[in-house]
Amino acid sequence: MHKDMILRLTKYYRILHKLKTLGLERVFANNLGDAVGVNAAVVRKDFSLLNIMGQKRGGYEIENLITDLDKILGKDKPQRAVIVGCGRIGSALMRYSGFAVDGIHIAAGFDINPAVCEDQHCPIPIYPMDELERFIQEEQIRVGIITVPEQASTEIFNRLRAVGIRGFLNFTPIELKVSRPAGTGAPIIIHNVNIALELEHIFYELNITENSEITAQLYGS
Amino acid sequence: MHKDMILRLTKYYRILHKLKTLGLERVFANNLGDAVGVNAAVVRKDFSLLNIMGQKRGGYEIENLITDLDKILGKDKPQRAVIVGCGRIGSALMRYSGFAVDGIHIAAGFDINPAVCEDQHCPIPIYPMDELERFIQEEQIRVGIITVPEQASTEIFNRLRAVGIRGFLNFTPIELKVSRPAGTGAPIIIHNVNIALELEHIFYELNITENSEITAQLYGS
DNA sequence: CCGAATACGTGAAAGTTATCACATAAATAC
DNA sequence: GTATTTATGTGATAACTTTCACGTATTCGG
Repeated sequence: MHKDMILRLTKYYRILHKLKTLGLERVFANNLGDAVGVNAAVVRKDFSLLNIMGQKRGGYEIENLITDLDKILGKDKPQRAVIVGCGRIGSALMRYSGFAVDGIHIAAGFDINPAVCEDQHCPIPIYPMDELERFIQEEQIRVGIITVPEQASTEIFNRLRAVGIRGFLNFTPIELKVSRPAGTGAPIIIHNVNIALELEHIFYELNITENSEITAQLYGS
Repeated sequence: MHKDMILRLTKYYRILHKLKTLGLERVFANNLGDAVGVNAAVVRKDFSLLNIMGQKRGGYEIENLITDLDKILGKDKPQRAVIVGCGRIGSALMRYSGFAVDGIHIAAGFDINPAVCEDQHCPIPIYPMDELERFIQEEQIRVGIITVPEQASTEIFNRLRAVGIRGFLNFTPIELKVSRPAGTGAPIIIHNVNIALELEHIFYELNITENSEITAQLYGS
């Protein structure tokens, strides 16, 4: 499947909501293309593949488009997740207000350190680690955010998998992955967010644009 | 150019350091491929394109490989960045210990709120916003991490650009981008990290594997 | 009611990236 | 010293994505 298409869909979705609040009713492939940074043909093709049809001249109706994307993106169901590891990053995510606007709800946080469980005015409960399995099963959570220290990552990953978590957002520098080949059993979705890696990437790109030796090597001698 | 190659290089680089600390001296394309999750041929081709040669049977010498990647990834120069916006996420990043091991140094943080500037035992100084330009110019910083609220993102982006920042790591949900076409003047590198988007992506993928209607639409009727 | 303009829908072409497969060199075994 | 094994190096191939380009339906003007 078109790997980046899902990402584009979520971006369209956001733009559409913003356009809607501005009072617009229709949107053209060119508008969405500009906003997301892709060619208009990509937008049309994306929708075409999803059997989303516009009007031959009037573009796409924002309201309908949002409804369709709601269904495709799974927004009609509750989108709940837990955060495991309430250190710096975990705590910051728990208090991040951006999730709510996207319909994502952090159901709870977990940490080995009971001190953080006593947290001041945090609206989301933080439980000790031994309640992890019970909570996830009772609440039927399927997505987990891993913000534990590096050395604990695979252990937490396995615990979460064992209790039915199937979607992972991993902030540890360890690249989590499933060993068995895709297609066997229920699929596991893992996204690794590695901030240091992103920064390195940026430094590299800056470096390459200034270093003609390397540039020559890469962009054709 | 091979878009994902840079990302792979940084991943190789990490693995290599870990293998080195374990006492290994050589590594095979298959090792790196397994660790990074790609085919061994990709690894060989990556190195081949960079004119990095191994031994015909003995694999690659880790020490040499690291040295080569050091140069290619720009690790021989100091990798310094500033953080603009010291809220939840910004503060968490400032105290993140993972940067140091990758040779990245956060030179300073900036915030409109003087209160956070009085921060307790934070090893990195936090300055008020009006010192932004002076500091960046004096210290010759070229990479900025934007962790301000959404509505301030483009303003900060422009200020940073004006003062010579050329690499951006953007954590606001606004997708920053340069208007003028690539190739004009010094290139600007922007990486957008959108955590909510990543989560949405996961929910979508989980959804699609359970929703046969949509699956059928996408994976061939 | 007809022609011009517009923007979608989509098959085909172009471009890009990953995979395969085999020649090649080095080390090991006998 | 020769045969065998191993893992690289790379041209060719395959798979995938994006872009192009043109047919088509719809709206608007007169």
